[in-house]
Amino acid sequence: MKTYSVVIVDDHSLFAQSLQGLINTFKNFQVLYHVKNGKELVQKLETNSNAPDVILLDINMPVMNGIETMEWIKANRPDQKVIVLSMDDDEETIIRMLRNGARGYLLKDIDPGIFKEALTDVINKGFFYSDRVSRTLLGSLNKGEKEEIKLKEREMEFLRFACTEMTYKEIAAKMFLSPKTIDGYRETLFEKLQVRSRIGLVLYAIKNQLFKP
Amino acid sequence: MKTYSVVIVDDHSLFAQSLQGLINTFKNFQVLYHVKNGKELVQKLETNSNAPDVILLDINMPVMNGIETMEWIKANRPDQKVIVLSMDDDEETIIRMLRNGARGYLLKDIDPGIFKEALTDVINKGFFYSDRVSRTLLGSLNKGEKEEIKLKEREMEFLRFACTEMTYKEIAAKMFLSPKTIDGYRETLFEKLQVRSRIGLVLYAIKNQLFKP
DNA sequence: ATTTGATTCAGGAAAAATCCCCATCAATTA
DNA sequence: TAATTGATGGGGATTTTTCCTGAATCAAAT
Repeated sequence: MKTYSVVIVDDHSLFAQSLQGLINTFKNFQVLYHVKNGKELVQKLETNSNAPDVILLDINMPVMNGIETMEWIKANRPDQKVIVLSMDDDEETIIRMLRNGARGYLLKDIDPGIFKEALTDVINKGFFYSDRVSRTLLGSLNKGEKEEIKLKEREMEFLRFACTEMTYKEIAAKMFLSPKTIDGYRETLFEKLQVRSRIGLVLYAIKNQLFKP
Repeated sequence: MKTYSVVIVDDHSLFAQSLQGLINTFKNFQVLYHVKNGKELVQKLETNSNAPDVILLDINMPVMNGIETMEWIKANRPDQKVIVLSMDDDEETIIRMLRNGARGYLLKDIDPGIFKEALTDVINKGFFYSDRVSRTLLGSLNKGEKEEIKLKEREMEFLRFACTEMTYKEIAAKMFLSPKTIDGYRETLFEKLQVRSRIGLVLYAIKNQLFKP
């Protein structure tokens, strides 16, 4: 029986190391190495010639997070099998990762038995969809494709300031702009993000990790 | 050499199970069981007569979180050795847990070697303070005791509504109160929480887990 | 050379949020 | 009984936010 190689990408080394131990108890799986973020993974993949059979990818990481990493993989190693291992099941993120080629999406509160099943399925069948992910997928089919929201650099900057107690006038001063320009950015973001108040901006920014409180 | 018993309280079963495996590789430690939240822990502690040597306690959990659990332990099992295992190092929380009798506070990104050291230290010396926690402690000494902020039930309710895109008028309708009363709650919370805008309320609520976006 | 897009800003007005001072009523406490 | 506290709400003013319409500038693209 062939032994499959696994790579873990997670900044929580205690978790990564523990998980490595767990995986190594699975007869036909073996952890090659684990890295703390996407950047380290890319370096490893670029220098090592032999690709792992599966990559376990966390989403919340410093330096280069799971989303960016998945985009890199899609562009540079499109056939690489990846299972996303995340804390939360934000629908947007699930869809995005799967669209970028992830073969499975697991929550960290998953049962270890299911976890092993997911590993095996991804190797043998090429994918594993948990009940929760399947439901999310079904749900999102009805809503149809949501075209991706792209924020410009300056808008992002404003958005981050909007997540503070500064008034718009103060933000304008900080950004060396007229209050009227700030008002323009606000209006644009309200439209793009489909919100109707500054509170909505803050909630969006936090939900999408554009700002950490 | 005596073998010490460990109990894990964490809702992420994959992590808990993995960690259990790691701990069981430590010669003189053995995981008794793991539970998914504080409520389950309390039940276990109340039915089992033999207390574990150390409890590893997560903070973010459904049903009964780490903070509530720590309060219960302080009240009912004051000598129980507890190590907090958390994702984030919010200063308030660290202080609060330590004041409630936690013997150590570890971040989940800790090195597994340090983790073992922490376990051993708590058993032998009664405590383990990582560099980061020590720094936090030192920092908070200067600031002196911060008297705890107590929010009333109705204020909490308002606070949660304030974390939505509803206007105050809409919130008033939802809570069957006059807009003026809402204005009063707002004023009170601004004072209590030391903020100067509704954005500040939202940030406070999220930082202190009173509201999950 | 014209169009397009991105960035910047204005005027004016309505709605919402913020601030300060005060009132009533019931329950609790000194 | 008197004082206090908690929950409720009002008047009135100022500041901030939100909304709508329009427009100048500059660089890049067609």
